[in-house]
Amino acid sequence: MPTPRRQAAAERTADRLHSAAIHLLRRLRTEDDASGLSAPRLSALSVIVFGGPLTLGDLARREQVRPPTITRVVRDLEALGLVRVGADRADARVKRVAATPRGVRLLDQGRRRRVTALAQAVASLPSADRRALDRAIPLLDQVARPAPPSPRRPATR
Amino acid sequence: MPTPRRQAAAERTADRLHSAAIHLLRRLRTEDDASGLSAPRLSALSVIVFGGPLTLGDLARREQVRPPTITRVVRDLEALGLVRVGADRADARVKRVAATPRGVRLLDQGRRRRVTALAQAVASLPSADRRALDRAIPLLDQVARPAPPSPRRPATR
DNA sequence: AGTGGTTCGTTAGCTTAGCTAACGAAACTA
DNA sequence: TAGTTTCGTTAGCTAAGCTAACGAACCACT
Repeated sequence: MPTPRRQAAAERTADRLHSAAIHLLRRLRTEDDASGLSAPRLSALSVIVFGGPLTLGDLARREQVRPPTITRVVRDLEALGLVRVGADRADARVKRVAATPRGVRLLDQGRRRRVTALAQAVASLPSADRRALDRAIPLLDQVARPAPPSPRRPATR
Repeated sequence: MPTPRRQAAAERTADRLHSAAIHLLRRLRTEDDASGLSAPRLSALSVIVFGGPLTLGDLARREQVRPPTITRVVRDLEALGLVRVGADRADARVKRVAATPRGVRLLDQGRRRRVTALAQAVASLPSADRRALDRAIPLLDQVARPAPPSPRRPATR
């Protein structure tokens, strides 16, 4: 495929992918209400559960959010008994945050609810389509990964 | 594939799909800053541009948001010269909102920016992978579509 | 032609979640 | 040990969501 046409095709793919991702998440978001947690709290809890004990700063970076925001989210999650905050034994400036069993349980239930709605739709596809979907997922992740240091243009922002 | 295993496989697919969609949009969102519009405004503008002249209530439903929220978003977009609000000639209660040429232009530039970032990533994939991605997109859309006449209660919120 | 309910959008006022600026305590470095 | 950097917090602002309450217009039905 010659390069210009390839570029044009990639843009069409990207456009449709963008739209599909929006619709997918919009659909899933409706399931979140049942968790009783707001989206930012749920998202932070998820990072804490899977990321192990984390520094607040690390969490802020993972959530793409500023430190004061994380301070508050963690405070609230702690008040709900979903995470536990402790001191780091090596560095007295930092705090470590980890999920409590209750936090793990709640997250898992919520995730299962979201995913179940989606899983029903997936299960109803013909098996060839399910395979096609499975194959595409690693590609989605790859495409979503922040661009590696491209030699051409400096990263915006 | 026996049904229980098929169900389990569908849940794994759904889980990974969910995570991939989140990462994809998180990545794209960073491009939005350049538009100068916040995400909710951009999203509403997009619906207005593609949805033609719309009632405020319709817009609220499309955006999955309550009427007062839409009132404010539209007021702000109008103040920015991106949309125009007019009376309905048949029903004096309703208002119709449509995009101005400037609104259309701004949206299109923003969309192009988002998609271009993604398109570069897509273009860098081997061609077999690009084909796999292309094949999966209609499936994504299908899976994202709200479930048909299942006994689903109307979305809260 | 009213009258009573329904629908559309707005106003008022609250909450949540993001931000910047400023700061104190701890750690590092020269 | 003195200056600088890093980590997290506090204070205070803004954006964007919500509910409750309401007025104006429409509709249905005598």
